Amino acid sequence: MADPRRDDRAGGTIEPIGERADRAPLTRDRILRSAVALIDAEGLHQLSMRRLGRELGVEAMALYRYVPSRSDLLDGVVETVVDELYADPEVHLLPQHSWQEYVIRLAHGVRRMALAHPEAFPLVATRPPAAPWVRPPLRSLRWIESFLQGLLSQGFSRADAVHAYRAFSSFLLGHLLLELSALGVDTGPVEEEAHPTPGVELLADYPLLAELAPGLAEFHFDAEFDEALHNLLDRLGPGTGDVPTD
Amino acid sequence: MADPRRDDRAGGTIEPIGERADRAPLTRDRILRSAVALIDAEGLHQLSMRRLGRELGVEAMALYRYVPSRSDLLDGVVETVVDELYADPEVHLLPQHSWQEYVIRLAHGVRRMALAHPEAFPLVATRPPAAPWVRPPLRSLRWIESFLQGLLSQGFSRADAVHAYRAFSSFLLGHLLLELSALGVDTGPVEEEAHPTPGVELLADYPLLAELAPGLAEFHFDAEFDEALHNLLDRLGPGTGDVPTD
DNA sequence: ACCTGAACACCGTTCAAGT
DNA sequence: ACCTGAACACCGTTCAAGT
Repeated sequence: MADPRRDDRAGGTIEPIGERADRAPLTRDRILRSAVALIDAEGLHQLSMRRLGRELGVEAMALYRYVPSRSDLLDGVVETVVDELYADPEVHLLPQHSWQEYVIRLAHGVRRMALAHPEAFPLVATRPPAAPWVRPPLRSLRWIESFLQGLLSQGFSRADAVHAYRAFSSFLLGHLLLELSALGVDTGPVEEEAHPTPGVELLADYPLLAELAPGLAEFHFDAEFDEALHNLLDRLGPGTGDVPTD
Repeated sequence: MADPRRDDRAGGTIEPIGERADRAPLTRDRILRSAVALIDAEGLHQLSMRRLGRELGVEAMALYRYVPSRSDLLDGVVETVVDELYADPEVHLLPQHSWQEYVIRLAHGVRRMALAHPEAFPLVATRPPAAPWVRPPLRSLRWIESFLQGLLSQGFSRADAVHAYRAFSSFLLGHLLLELSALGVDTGPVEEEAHPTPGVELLADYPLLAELAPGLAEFHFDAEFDEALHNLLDRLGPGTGDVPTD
């Protein structure tokens, strides 16, 4: 709403009318945010350097000043999404009360993150981690550190804490990828149309499936997630470690 | 070792020397087997229509007579890999003794399949299933049918069998993807070099991680897999279902 | 019937050149 | 300093044309 007459004097360098409003300077952060937004809006398969450049009003080549490669871009997207966990008021960096409450809050936070970015979460779950012992989806060193620290502060031995980290990771990975898969998200290396025909005609040869299909089709992901999470909590805890860590 | 003199008579149609030995006629099955071999040998990211054509001594366009699209090719790869389960002598289509033994054999069979095709398994785990209630990695209708049938034959109610199918799926998905991820397989949508620097220098800010890194780096996937599998078996079984399926 | 050549609309990435 | 144009070596896919 700036008064246009301010630049009306002869010879004044007038802001070109055709210029895009989002002509903010290019930064790595702006690029990553734009990439996440593009993935959320149009799916991972729409994210190309050229398309992202277009989204930012710039040629693709300009991005290379801030992002060394497409692969680095994807790593940055993962980091950006995972960092949202720090902003989740329901999730605490360290236990406030019991370790169970801490783990439950963290699990639900990661699930919210997955459901908020269903097209990006597969990247969080599957990009090669920085080190082999970093296990998705809790893949930032800072989170791993505070997860382990948090359990130690609640009386876990080092071995028990490591064991819990492993079990918690595979619990989250399995449940969340299955949930997204059922939502029709392509969690895999290539993008494609969603579920084709539910295949009622294919069920002719499978009488039991034909009978159970309605029950199988009912989703109870909330309940399943909480049930499995509580089963997990029951078998973790101080003094339950049985896998050596030396 | 065939005697070459058999075709030495004048005027005989001699096999052109320059012809490739693998000049077998193109078929869908040959294409799919070649695709699996290429993925196993060079990674998923090397599988392109053009590269696969070259592998088969043919132009990429020729493949389209047998495979409607690259996406269909990937679905075919998944099917080809999953079908290996039928050829695994350790895995039975239906329980021979207890349901526990049946599930254990099946779980280890799927794990062998994942480890035999580490670069292809992510496709098995993550390609959008034919119907939303088909849960990877046990994703063929025939396997789902016999899994459910097998549990019913061992006294499971329909609800318990469905519950077991869901829990078994997320167990396999979580554990096997984590195991492959630790092996440095890119389980995700883009191919890349393996683990970069193990990041010892990055650990400066994370004293607990620095201390526990050696323990974290120790892999006990066999033990972890079996431990989690037995925990799963303990909470399944007839009469334990608590998620409605109607 | 089966395969190819040429073409189209894309990719990621580089580098010299423009401002 | 920051961005672009042109170029290179790729993609998936189509279609008319060759044999």
